[in-house]
Amino acid sequence: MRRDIFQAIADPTRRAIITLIAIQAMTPNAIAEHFDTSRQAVSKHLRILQECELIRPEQQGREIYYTLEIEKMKEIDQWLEQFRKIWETKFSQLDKLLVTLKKQ
Amino acid sequence: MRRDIFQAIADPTRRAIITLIAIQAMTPNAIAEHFDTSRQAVSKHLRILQECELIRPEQQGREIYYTLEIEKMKEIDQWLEQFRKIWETKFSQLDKLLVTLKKQ
DNA sequence: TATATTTGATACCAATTGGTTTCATAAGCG
DNA sequence: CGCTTATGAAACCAATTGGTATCAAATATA
Repeated sequence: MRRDIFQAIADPTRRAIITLIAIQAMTPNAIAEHFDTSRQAVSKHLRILQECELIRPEQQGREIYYTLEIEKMKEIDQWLEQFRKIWETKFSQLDKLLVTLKKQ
Repeated sequence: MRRDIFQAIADPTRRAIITLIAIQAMTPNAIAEHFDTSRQAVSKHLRILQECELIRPEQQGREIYYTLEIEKMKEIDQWLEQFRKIWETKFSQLDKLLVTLKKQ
C-alpha cells in the first residue's frame, strides 16, 4: 500500500484523470463521464491519486471537486533532472564535433 | 502485456536500474550486485525495460551490456510538458501580483 | 419528512506483478 | 572435450491491481 507518484501515473486512466482535472477541478461523476469505466472505478483511482497527494478534494455541498496539486507533479520533473543533464550534454556542440571527427 | 514507459518506471527497482546504467552500461550480474534481489529478478526487470525500448542490450562475448536509451526518457518529459506550462504560468509575475492584491 | 443524488467503503473476482526455483543455452577456460 | 560462467526462459506462487456489485452516509429537493 506504499503509494508513490510513479505508481500513480502508471495507470493510463489515472494519467487521463490528471490531465482532465489539470484544466479545471471536477467531481467524480463528471470525471467518470469521460471514461468507459464505472464511477466506482474512477472513485478508486481518485483515492489512489489523493493518497499520494496528487489531487485534493474540495467539498461543495454534496459534491466534491477534485483539484490537481500541480506542485506534486514537479517530483517527476525532479527525477528526470538527472537524465536531462545527460541528454543535454550528450548532444552538445563538442560531442557532435567529436562524433563527426570519429566518423571521418 | 502491452508495456509503456510509465508502467516501466513505476517500479522502484527498475528506476534504480535506469539510474545505474545511465552512468555506464552494465551486465545483468553487475546490476544485480547493487540490489537485494536475485539476478533472475533483475533479468525480468531488464526484459520489461527492453520491451518498452528504454534499454538496449549489447552482446560482448558471453556478457551482455545494457545501455540506457536516453532518448526514450524524453517521452516522460514530453508528457510533463502540459503540466510544466501550468506550473510556470500559475506562479508568473502577474499571478503573484493578483494573489497579493487579493490578500490585501 | 420521504425521496433522489453524490459519494466513499467494502467484499469479492480475475488478471497482473514481482519474486523464487529450476532448467537450457551459449561462451570462455582448464 | 568437460567444467565454469553469464544469461534468458519457464513454471510456479503470494501479493497487488483494477474492476464490479452492493451498501452506507450525507446532502439536496419535492
